Amino acid sequence: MSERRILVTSALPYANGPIHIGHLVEYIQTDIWVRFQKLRGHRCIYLCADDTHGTAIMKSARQRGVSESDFIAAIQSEHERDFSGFHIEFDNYGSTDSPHNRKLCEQIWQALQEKNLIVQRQVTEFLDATTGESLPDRFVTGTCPKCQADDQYGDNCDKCGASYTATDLINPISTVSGTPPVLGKQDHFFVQIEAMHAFLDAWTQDEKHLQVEVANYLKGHFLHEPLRDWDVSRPAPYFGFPIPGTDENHYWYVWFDAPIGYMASTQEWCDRTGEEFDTWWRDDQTEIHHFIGKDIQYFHCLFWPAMLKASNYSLPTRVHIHGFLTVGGEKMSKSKGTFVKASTYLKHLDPNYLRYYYASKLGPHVDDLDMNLNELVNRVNADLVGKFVNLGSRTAKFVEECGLASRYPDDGGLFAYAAQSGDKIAQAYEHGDYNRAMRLIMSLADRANPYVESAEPWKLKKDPAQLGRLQDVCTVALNLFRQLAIYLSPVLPQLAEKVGGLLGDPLVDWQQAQSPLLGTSVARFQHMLKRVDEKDVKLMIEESKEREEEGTSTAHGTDSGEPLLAEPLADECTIDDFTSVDLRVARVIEAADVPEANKLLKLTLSLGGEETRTVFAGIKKAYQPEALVGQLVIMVANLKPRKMKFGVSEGMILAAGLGEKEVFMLTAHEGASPGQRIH
RNA sequence: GGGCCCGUAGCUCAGCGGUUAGAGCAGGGGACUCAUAAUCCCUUGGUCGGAGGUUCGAAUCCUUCCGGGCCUACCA
Repeated sequence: MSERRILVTSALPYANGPIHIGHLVEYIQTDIWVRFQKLRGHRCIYLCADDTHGTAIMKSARQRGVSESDFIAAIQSEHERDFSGFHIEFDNYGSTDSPHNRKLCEQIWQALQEKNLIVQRQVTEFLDATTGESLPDRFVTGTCPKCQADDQYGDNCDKCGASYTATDLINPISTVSGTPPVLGKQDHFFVQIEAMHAFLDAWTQDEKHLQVEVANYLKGHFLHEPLRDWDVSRPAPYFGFPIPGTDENHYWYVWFDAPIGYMASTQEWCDRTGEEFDTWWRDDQTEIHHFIGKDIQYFHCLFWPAMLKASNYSLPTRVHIHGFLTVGGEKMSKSKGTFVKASTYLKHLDPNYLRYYYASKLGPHVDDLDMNLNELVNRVNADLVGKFVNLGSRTAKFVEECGLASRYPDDGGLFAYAAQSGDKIAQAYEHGDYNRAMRLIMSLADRANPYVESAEPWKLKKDPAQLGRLQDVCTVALNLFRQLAIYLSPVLPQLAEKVGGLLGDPLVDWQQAQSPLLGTSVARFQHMLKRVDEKDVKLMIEESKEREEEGTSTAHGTDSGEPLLAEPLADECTIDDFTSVDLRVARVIEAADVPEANKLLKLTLSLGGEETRTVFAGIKKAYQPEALVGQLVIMVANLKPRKMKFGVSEGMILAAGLGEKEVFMLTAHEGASPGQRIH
């Protein structure tokens, strides 16, 4: 087997939220493939990075009142922690917001310009009125022009399914600031990808590069007609890299610099290891494999090859495309608790379960993967614990004293058969047909357990004359166990390590499955994998539900960002501005309904001593008058009195909320006295 | 509206032109006790979504219908 040089990537996770079990389908799938290649003795590196640019990141950072850099740094460390929690091992994990990436973007941009592929053209689009940034369709909401449903996104309507452009919305609102957006004409830069149509036709229709269904999709949707120019710029302000020569008025659209992040991550790795960048991106002998989800085929199978081709880099050898994760046949749902974050999973369950379960479901096609929690429990317990781990745990202790025999005994051809199966299993891994690989491996385990059963080592150990036979039987069983561990090690590296430890010989090479291990000592058997407890699965689902009720989950808290969006922070004020408002603690001494009014209660507030104020407060729908008497509230005491229909209001009390029944008064904790000022 | 994928035992799937359609799990019966109530043996269970067609022969190829999923709808 000649050594291959293989560069592998997974899609860059967007630095706008936590990793969840849907993401993990891809990272686990890729990690298994990479570990398999390494085990086979190939030169293989696995690269990834956080995807950090774009409007969504700006918005999220702003919502939390932190800089974009701080925001993406915090998310990235969470991502890396989650990945390592699932034994996903990158050779380098970078960020698209890196100097290397910027440099590569500039270089590729220049190459595109030199090939005359870039044009500049005006685009009419919505801009946020307060920041001037351009608004993607998903960042504008309003009333559907067709069915009048409120609160619909700018691309299509959830209610009636109509699609339109954001400018068609009635009463559009920017979700960035909560204000109506303004129409603006902006210069954008476009890549004239049609110039590469013939190349893309040929490249995408080659079965070596893409799955057939993907090639069909691209042909049917895009390549059957002239390709439209690709809009790759956004006007400032934008969190990303400025396009050279535009005085920082234009930035690259996040999808321009994201895939280049694969290269930037490679460059970082090269810097660290002393490798040559061009060996990996400009050498025909190097294979480049991208693993992505079907949602981003378009970028990876059209634009990306075009960019690489135009700038003289190697093209992807293959783009491996997978489907989405569903749970119980449905999309992941926050309210049903099936939108499980990686970190939540790890609190309750062992990562090995998910790695094996996904492996047992993944095939080489774009089909969606349906996760059934009962099935996960069954399969892990039956296959991993019952068949695989059990093989070691039922025989190892019989040979703790004497170790493995020095000559391999007759096993009726079991070892040889499993050794022979290695090629078939390897082929299944190679083609991404993990589910086939798992079936093949488990069928080997199904042959090994009956062997132990019929050899009855537990009887042999009782007869001193049979100790040699006992050692032989266990030598066979443990060698079969070891073969399984080698075959499973791309999926379950942690278990492979434990098996290596048990037998005093680390499992590092696929070929180790070809010859039995003999004459070594056997360590005391230690528990390798706990059975899945259904209760833990339920707890995980419950926790995932609770998170949702508290609001949109984020890296920094679980409260929703909606209130701030609905009412953005006011302009800065000085301490003097603040002190000009005199806030006082007041006790409600009388509270009366105003029958003619819809919203008002008439309150008499005491500021201590003889001082009282009459205040009309719009809290009728939220509070019963009698419940208020005696409470300590906060009032604006120096507010200019205002004549109202029902009398003069001499101040106002403080409350938060959406209005109507959703009104929540501020009260002072007991111990404060009426008349005290709020500082 | 267009496109793609899927529909085989209760569940997850294999088989993709050729002997009476298979596996694992679940169900039923038995055995064993070394092992994480694990394991082993036996066993129930399918007119391969429906209908046409091609063929000596179809779960397997073609057409069509039904059901499910996903992606799109002059946006990427």
